[in-house]
Amino acid sequence: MQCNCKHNCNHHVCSDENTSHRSCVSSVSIFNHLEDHQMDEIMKAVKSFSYKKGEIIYSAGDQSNSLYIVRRGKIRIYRLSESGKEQIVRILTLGDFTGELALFKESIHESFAEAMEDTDVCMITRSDLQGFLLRYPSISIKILNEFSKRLDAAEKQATSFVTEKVDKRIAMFLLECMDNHKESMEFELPMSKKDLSSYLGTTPETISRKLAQLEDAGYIRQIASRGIEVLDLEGLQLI
Amino acid sequence: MQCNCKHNCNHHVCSDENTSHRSCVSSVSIFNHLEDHQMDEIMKAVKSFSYKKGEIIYSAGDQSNSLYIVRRGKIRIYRLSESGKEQIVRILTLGDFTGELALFKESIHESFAEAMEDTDVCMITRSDLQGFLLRYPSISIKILNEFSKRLDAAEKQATSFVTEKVDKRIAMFLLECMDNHKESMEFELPMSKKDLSSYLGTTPETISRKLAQLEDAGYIRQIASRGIEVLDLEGLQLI
DNA sequence: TGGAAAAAGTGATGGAAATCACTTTCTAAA
DNA sequence: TTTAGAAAGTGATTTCCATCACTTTTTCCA
Repeated sequence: MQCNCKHNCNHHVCSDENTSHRSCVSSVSIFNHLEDHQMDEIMKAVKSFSYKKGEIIYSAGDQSNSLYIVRRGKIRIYRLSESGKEQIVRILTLGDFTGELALFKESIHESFAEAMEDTDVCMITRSDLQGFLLRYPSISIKILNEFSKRLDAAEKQATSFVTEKVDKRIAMFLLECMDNHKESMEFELPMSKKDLSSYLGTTPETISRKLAQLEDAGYIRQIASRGIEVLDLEGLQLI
Repeated sequence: MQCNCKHNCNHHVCSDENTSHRSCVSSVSIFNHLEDHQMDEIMKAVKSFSYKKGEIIYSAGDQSNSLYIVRRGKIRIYRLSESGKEQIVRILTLGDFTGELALFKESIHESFAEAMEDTDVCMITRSDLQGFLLRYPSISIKILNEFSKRLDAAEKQATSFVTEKVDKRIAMFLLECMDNHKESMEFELPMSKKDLSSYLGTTPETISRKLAQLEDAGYIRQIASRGIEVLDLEGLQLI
């Protein structure tokens, strides 16, 4: 079913209405605290789109007019520096949202969003969202909350880029992964090592070498391409 | 006049009531769009404090319970990395505010705030602020706006740390200063070179050398300790 | 206003990691 | 299943900049 949106969207397709919109609205922290009838109202404003792996959802410089919520798949958010180098800012998965920077600011995207696999997103336009924010102040507070976390993460990352060596940044990243995949000593890297190198502000070669080094030193074991088993948690924390 | 607050505040002093509170509320972008009677209401919730140069306003790990607005002076916000190195995140001047990260998040400060000179701040407690946010949704939208800018700045900075060399980062910083002090080719650095080195993720020695290098190459001229005259704008942009 | 402390400047040195060049392994699409 | 093309691994080399050690200048406050 082709969608009936105005803009060029031969590449994305509106999906089966209500069930999907409901899942979007009710699965995301900024809306799921609302009353049912309020969520229903928001659902009506939501449109769905699908992107194939590799497709660009928006580019820096694009006019921004929507909030995007990930319903399925993964999105890579990255920036290009003045000198043209790519840097991955974050990876969005189920329930994460983006587009908001430009929604409140000058309405021009500063970053790129690319589907890392086949991905479904829900969209709410800027004007619809602004209406909801004024009507339901608690949504703003939820978004403020989310922004705070992100701001903290961004500042923390910036600080680590200039104050920690690559080994330490990698160790910190691995420990963070552990926290998310609680209990188990094993997990899968959430992105390719190439992407990881960009995310951590280094190069693929260095990631290769440093991971091998951590393995040699007995801190971790690499399993297949993306698997990591942590053998010495305390050790990692002390790097 | 000593203030009557509960916490240890022998070092700060409540200042002369109404006029100062008014200036705080009406000078800051997140409130100054409100109706007069709404601002009056907020003013009642505002308390003022003064800090002497060098005093710490809050530390990482402190419980956060207030929004701070700068009414006079300058505040240096910095973080300590895991390995204990200091990194300056931003400098607050008249009308800027801080404390908000912790206000919406876990209520623990992640950074340090230090008065760079004798500084007056206005404070609003978390609970008062939350009330205003629910009552006047437009305040949230203003803060969202501010957060967006900061988030963009933080991500941009993080990206530049890992994708640009020090020369480039310095050049970018100088150009940014130019933008703020529009029209003139001369301006004062907003912080010491030591602080600048921390802000740009490098060392004082490197800042010294690179600035000297930019001067030798004819891009700029250094005037006294903090003055910079830009001689070749286009050149700087191409570094 | 003099003097101590902090900031800034400068030279020499070392080291972490980028870069380059190439091989090997993986992956996904025909 | 085959096979191009991407990702990952590895060694050699280079480069940028942190670090160390010291001098000079500035700041500020007793």
